[in-house]
Amino acid sequence: MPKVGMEPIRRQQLITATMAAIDEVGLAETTVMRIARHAGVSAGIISHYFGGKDGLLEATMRQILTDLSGAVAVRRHALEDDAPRSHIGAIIEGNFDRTQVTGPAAKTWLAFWASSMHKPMLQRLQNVNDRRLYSNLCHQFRRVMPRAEARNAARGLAAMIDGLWLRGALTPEGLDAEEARLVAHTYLDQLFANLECTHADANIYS
Amino acid sequence: MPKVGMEPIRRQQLITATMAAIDEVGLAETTVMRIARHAGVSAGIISHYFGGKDGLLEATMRQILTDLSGAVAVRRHALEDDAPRSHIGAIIEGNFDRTQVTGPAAKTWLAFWASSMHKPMLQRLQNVNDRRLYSNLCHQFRRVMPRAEARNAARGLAAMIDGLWLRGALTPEGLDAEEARLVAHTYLDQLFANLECTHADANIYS
DNA sequence: CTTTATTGATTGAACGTTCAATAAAAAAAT
DNA sequence: ATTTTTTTATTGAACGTTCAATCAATAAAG
Repeated sequence: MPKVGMEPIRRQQLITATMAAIDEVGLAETTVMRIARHAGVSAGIISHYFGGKDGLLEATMRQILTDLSGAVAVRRHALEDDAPRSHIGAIIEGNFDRTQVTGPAAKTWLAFWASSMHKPMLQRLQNVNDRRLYSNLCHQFRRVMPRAEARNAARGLAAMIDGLWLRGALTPEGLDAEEARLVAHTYLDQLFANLECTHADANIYS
Repeated sequence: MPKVGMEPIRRQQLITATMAAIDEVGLAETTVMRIARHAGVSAGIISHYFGGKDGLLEATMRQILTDLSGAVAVRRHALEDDAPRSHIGAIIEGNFDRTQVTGPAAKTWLAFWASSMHKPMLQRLQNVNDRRLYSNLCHQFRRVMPRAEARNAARGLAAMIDGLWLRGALTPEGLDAEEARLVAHTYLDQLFANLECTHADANIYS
């Protein structure tokens, strides 16, 4: 069956198969044979295209993070207005799309996150993404509040987004994206409502 | 060197050694030999006291969750007043104590969380704990706001707490507990401030 | 006939578990 | 008090399994 130009096809097949395997049995029990079986190829092909199991895992994580960044970027570029609130809303929406919030991608994401604690290469990838999310949020918040408050708001929202994912990945039914979006947007609403409030009225707490 | 009454001592030694090993090299590369070396005993002893590696891992997770519940319970019983805000504050404080927010426990917690996606026993443990955190939060929130809002607030705060842990476990410097507490308390402040605000003033958003 | 694509059996290393052997401590017997 | 027996604690080598990586063989395509 060998035809020319199989490389991009096989690479994508194997990455998809990797996510399917991790979704099925977890990263710990994901073997090259299981991945190969999912993709309908032999085990040896993995070393041929990715240099080994680690290379395939790295490529898989890279794709998940790329998809995520893409989902956010698309929504931000599609905005009609330039209001901070709109940008932050788009970031929330993008983070709860992630190509497929439900299914293999979610569990794979968490598995890699845990794994990246002890694998420098994965940690690097994770860090770049985290920093971008945080600094994007922080930049928008700073347009409507002082630096210190903006930092807290950004940290809080970033943590909430990740936390919703974390909890969603664990529940057997998967993440309820609708509800997660509602919770995050409510938090955002409160931040902005509070802004109005403290202007009109004296601040009670703080 | 055999003395009587070693069982509780060895069990604790091995659980501590397990956390140390996971902190060092991650769950994937934590072998019984490495754990045994940490505890200064032979590998065979693990099967003797825990029936096998899985038994030791389960016992380790159980201890982490027990410590967490304890930290929250202690703070709630030490409260002077019964205000909802005080209870929720105590829950936040307890969740950022966790015996040692920094060090082995944090990484072990995340490793188990990821692992519990595909191990029914660990998943059960995790679920019991999650539900308790959520229902405690929800119960307190319901004392000051309608059901629907209380549910959202509880979900949001629970997600934020977990998200802060998740992000803290990943940064090389470990979780900055001081800052995490600040972010969570700020969220709480905003929820309550907003409550006052909507009473005194017309609600702008919603 | 050369290049590209793929297979699958083989290899070697790593791991968890088992178990016979061992030795200290405690209890019983002398 | 001394010896013997039993119990408890622990070891570490051996075993069987599993897995990732390798590579010679094979076959279609150019």
